[in-house]
Amino acid sequence: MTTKPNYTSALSPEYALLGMLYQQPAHGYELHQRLVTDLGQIWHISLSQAYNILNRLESQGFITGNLLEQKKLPSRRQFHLTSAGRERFETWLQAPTGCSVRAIRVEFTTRLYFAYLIDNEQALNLIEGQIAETQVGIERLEKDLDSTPEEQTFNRLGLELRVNQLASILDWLSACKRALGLETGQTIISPGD
Amino acid sequence: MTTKPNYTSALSPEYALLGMLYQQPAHGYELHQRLVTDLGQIWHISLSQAYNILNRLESQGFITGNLLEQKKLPSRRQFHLTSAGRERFETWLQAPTGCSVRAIRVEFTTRLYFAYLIDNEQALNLIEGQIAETQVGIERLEKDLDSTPEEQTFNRLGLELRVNQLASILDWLSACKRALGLETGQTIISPGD
DNA sequence: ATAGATATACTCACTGAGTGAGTATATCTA
DNA sequence: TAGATATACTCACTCAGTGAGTATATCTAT
Repeated sequence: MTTKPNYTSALSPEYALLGMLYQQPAHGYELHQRLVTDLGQIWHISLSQAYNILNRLESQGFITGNLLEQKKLPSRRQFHLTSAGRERFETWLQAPTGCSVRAIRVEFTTRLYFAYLIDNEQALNLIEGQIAETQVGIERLEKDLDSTPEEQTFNRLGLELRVNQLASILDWLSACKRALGLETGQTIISPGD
Repeated sequence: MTTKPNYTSALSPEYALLGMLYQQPAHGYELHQRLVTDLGQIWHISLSQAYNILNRLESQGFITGNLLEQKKLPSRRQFHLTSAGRERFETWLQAPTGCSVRAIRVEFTTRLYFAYLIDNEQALNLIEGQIAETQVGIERLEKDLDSTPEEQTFNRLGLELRVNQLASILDWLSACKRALGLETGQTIISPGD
């Protein structure tokens, strides 16, 4: 009966903001700054957009803010997660990332960022899971490609591009393991290297 | 003094719709269908979204619609381009595509679709131009990567992924030439193949 | 024969993405 | 001491995208 689909897929930096508040309470300006410095290459978000999201999250009951007066500078609203917000973030962190290029670049990377803050094990699981998901995604696209007639040149080209992209994501996922020092030792390393 | 930035970058299938009307007048339902059949792997658009865009294009003066009565089925609005709309489409078709993964997958492919309908020469130019653009894009990202400190692991990972993606786009652009039969003969083809 | 699915052809009302300008004060810099 | 930059937001807007609703006609299987 619920009209609200209760999304767990990330539309916007919503979960990134929740995640930062999961670590510690903060105010809007500060959250925006952290987003820019830590994940600026992943999310390109304006200050007002950050406030938009925070306002929505508050009206949805995932965060609450209390006003802190400051002597000189304008007073600021310190936000913290409600229990609903904490649950929402935790659920999202476990959820699988959809198999689109953008979802992986943006949402998966964000998930990885927070998982890695929590512990290495979880980060590794996330990567392994995504590798499996991506392989499935490639197979599905290849099946689509097979069933798309030759005449539909541009649909075929679109599909081919996405296959290429997912293949290069597989490489990148391995690179992620290396970059985060999460090698499982199952890969063969040439002794000369 | 103009407040309106007069976008030439595609936000939405707006230009795809303009392009189809550039070929011949049509009504909304039909345009949506053509979009699904011809470019369904590129644009995923609902019927109401198509109407949203058509309504906006009309209110902006790029298209006009006149009501056609039908005996049995509901009457429909036949849209056609105004001269402003024709100009808008032509300008867009010539414009360079931004160097983001999504822009190339979606906007470039759409441009290529229409350019190819017009003539092969134009399609080839488009591809060559995009190859050059993409190479520039890769270099820019690599420079960004160089100037991103080691500690910013996730920003670096984000950039690395984008470099990978653009590299695989280069391969794909060559594949486009082949798929459309636009080989320049400058590539070396092994006689055995 | 008729009930139900599917196709034609839209409209409406909504939430959410994203921007740009505006407000007000404090500190740093040339 | 004038102007740029940083802190900390608010407001009002346009566009993206969805889902349900409307109304009729034709096809399909029992």
